[in-house]
Amino acid sequence: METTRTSSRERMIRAAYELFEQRGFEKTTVDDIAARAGVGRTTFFRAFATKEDVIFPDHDSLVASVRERLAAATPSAALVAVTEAARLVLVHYLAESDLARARYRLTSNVPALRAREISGQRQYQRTFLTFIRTWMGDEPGTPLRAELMADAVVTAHNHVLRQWLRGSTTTPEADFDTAMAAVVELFAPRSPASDASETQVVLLRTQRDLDDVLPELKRVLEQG
Amino acid sequence: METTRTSSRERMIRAAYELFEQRGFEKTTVDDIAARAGVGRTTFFRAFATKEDVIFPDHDSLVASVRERLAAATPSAALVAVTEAARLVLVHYLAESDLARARYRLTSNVPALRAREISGQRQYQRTFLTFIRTWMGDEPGTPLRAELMADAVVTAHNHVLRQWLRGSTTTPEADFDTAMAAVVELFAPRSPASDASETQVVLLRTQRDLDDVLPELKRVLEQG
DNA sequence: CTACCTTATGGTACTCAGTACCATTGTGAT
DNA sequence: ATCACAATGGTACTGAGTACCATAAGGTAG
Repeated sequence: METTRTSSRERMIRAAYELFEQRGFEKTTVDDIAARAGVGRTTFFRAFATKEDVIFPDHDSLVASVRERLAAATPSAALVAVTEAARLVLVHYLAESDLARARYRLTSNVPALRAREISGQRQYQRTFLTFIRTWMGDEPGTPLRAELMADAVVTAHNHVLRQWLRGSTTTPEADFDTAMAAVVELFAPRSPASDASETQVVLLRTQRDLDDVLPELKRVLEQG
Repeated sequence: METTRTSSRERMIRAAYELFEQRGFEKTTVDDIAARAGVGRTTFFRAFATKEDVIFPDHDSLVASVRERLAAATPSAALVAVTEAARLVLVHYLAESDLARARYRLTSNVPALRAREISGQRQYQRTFLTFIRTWMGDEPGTPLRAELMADAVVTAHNHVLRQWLRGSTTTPEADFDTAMAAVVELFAPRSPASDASETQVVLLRTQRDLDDVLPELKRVLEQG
């Protein structure tokens, strides 16, 4: 019965996409989808928890494959693992092509679907985060840094994917490489202070008066 | 009638929080909330579009104030504006204290509310993004960089806020300063190997305008 | 072949969020 | 007093999601 189940599921997905694009998401009821797929309403909700979920059919499996890829990583190759895990998602969407573009059209126009997509992306972020967290230690400052990095990976991926979905690029994988390179470079350790030729001062303050701060600033600058 | 409207709204918010914490979000119906607040069901949906929205009562106004703060920014003080705009949100939550913690408890346990919160955060990200985009030019590579930066600002804010909500820190504003400093430093231009004696100063301040401060700063630097 | 078990499925009935519409009340201005 | 207007409450409806039960299909052990 595996074949029947898969085929039912596929039919429901196809029916949903067609109806959503024709009548719009809100104007389409679950009954409509089920009827067009030739199944009962109950069957729909067994396959998809919500009406929105039918738009992201293999989201869970994708997240799972990312998690597996990360789990299989050597600590020394952590950055490679992150990149390759993210690429996994990208190539999946590239393979879907038409379906991915249809989904993009829908999520662009339907707030409910957009919201769903965003919380889906958050799952990727969480997945990367837990990996990056354990990879980095937990010295002070790193928890935030890990979060920033996890965000950056997901954002970079989405950025490239979105450009491809819009038709703004025909070389998404190459773009992905450069985007990920930018991310990695962003988090690469700064050139050490041992190099005396340069000085960077980052000063963030609110309450204290400027005259209060200037001596400190001057002192720091003189060190460099 | 302004007083009555506000008071109705406040009562509904209070009633909702109480009921959600007692019975849980799903077990509480909108009728329950309306009844406890002493209003009709219709009144509830006039004040809040969805049952989830009552948990984030001043979200829209907060986003608006962020947008206004950013709109009032001088290009030269863009980083200051971003920091201060984010701080606006932080201090709002700090002032709410108990309510913010109750909200945190709810969003931590109720997936629907968590999802709502996330798409709310996305609105902040969008707001910062459009500002940062126009601030940076559109040379190749900057669109992604702008996205990364907008994400980083929101994430840094959330990171600090979350730690305060958990009770992990008692100095959230100071933590916010260092977190934002980390973000700014992350995106600070790399020191090119070309210029041997280079100095970068990033100064972020709240009260006075940066243009006000710059001459003084310049004078000090030349002295040092 | 039969009894049995599992699995996918369909149907029915229910709760409740959200919408549309209409009636009422209170308040201020003229 | 009357008119205008904003806020409110009530009623009825659609549709998502849940719970429960009944049935059919297929496989397996006896």
